[in-house]
Amino acid sequence: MQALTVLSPICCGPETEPLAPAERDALAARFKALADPTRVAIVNRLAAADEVCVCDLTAAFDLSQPTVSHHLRVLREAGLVESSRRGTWAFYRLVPEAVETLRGALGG
Amino acid sequence: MQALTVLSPICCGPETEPLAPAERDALAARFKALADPTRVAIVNRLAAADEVCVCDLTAAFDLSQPTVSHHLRVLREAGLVESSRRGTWAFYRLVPEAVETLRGALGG
DNA sequence: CGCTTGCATCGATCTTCTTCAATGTATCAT
DNA sequence: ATGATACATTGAAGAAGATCGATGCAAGCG
Repeated sequence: MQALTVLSPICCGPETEPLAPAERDALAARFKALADPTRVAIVNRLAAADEVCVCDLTAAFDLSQPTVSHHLRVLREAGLVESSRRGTWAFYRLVPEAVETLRGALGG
Repeated sequence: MQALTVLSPICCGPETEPLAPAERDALAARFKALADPTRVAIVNRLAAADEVCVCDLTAAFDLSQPTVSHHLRVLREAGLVESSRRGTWAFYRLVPEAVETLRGALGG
């Protein structure tokens, strides 16, 4: 999977191929993962700290622990974050390539 | 409205301010506008042609005309596209600054 | 003037999303 | 073992979204 550009290159005349359905769906799925204020905030915090304990997130967001856990799952399944457990705690971090894919789609 | 970065700058130590609620919501709202395959495809076509008649979109997407119109409204209200009527036809085009805002939020 | 065409809006239906309380599952401490 | 802590999962309720048919409203055409 590559060439997931929403914005087509400037160079290539009027007949650029429209986005293939699979790419279109993949892009929309990732944007959907960012289509919630809480998840945007989570990603923002991960970007600032590059590894964050779930306990810090549940403390930060005035939402129930299951709700935060749900948002983390959405981000995880979209490939935007990954997690690992160390002892009792779970730590989440960004997947920079995934974010870069989205960024690339917005600017070719 | 500026500094809508999800990804914080690399330079600034551990205590970067978390995203303000208003910015968080504004970003999520724009991502939400891209959180649908049809709308991704519409934006892609607008990027390739820089002005597209609604009639071409309804023809392209195997969806009812009201549905396409709905998606265009969502994109319009998110500020990602703008429209103008010439005669009977309505033409839509991208708002590049809005797209660039999102791109900026993903990469500082 | 009707009649058609292009697009928007309305109303309804069906699906998906957000959220929480309750529960489950580890891990650690006592 | 008992109890507490840190997360995840389940199940349910309400909100929001996607889609369509029907309708409205212009602009152009006969």
